[in-house]
Amino acid sequence: MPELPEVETIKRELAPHVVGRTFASVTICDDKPIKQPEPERFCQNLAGQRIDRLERRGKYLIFHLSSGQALIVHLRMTGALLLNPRDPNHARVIFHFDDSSQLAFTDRRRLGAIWLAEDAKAVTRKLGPEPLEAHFTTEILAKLLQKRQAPIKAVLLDQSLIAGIGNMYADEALFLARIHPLRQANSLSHQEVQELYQAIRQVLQKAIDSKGASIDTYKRPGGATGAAHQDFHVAHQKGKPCPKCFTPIERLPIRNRGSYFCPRCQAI
DNA sequence: CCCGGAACCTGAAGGC
DNA sequence: TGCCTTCAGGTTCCGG
Repeated sequence: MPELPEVETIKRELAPHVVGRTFASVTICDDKPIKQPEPERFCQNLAGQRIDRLERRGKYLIFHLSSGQALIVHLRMTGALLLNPRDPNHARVIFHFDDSSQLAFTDRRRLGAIWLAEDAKAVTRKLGPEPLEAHFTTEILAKLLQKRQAPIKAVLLDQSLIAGIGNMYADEALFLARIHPLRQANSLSHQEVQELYQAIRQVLQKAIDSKGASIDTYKRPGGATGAAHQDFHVAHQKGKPCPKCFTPIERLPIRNRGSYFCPRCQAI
């Protein structure tokens, strides 16, 4: 499932192929992902626009266009952006460029979303800080957690507090920081907050270096998988021995999401 | 505002 | 073999 490292990988690998290119036309096979404007206007507005720059904000991918408008894509669970695929499975929208190359938005479960907006902030304004940027500090994380009584796992998934962390990397960060996912966010000691801060940054950066985790349907624009899931300690590892203490990894539903953790390294 | 649960969605996987 | 149920989790909405 595309989280920050996956979307960052897609941005980096897509940019050299699409920046500077102009949309010739757009084929909408399924209206559902097109959130704004109406599908007809969506296609009309996009045609003739050049892509100036790509940006990632949280799990959103933003195409900055020559008109000043922004094309914004959220892949949700099973979305993918594939360059010139041979036979795209579950193709929902196909972007045709002026040099006859194509970018296909595919999405098995149809939860993904696409906007064409005057300003990307209209879509992304509720997001919290970028966890890998310099202005995200231990102190900022501490302040966010201070006010929250919810389980730390649920808090890490709240995009309005920190942008880009999803289920897999929340579990990995909590394991590295040795914090039980059900701990109340405001109960963490300063030491624990510091370790969690380091763990979040380390887990996300390492996953970007490995080009994302191919759990389920995640694919890079060229169709290749990522390798980050090979480094997972607990995420999706139920029953396997903890890499540190060999205790079997457990799975616990928190807010309807599977939380994987080591009951010994992450004692409550 | 904060918190938790349901809904959206569909293919894969597992039980009987 | 085949039908049925359950599960996956990113976001949004709703009720307490």
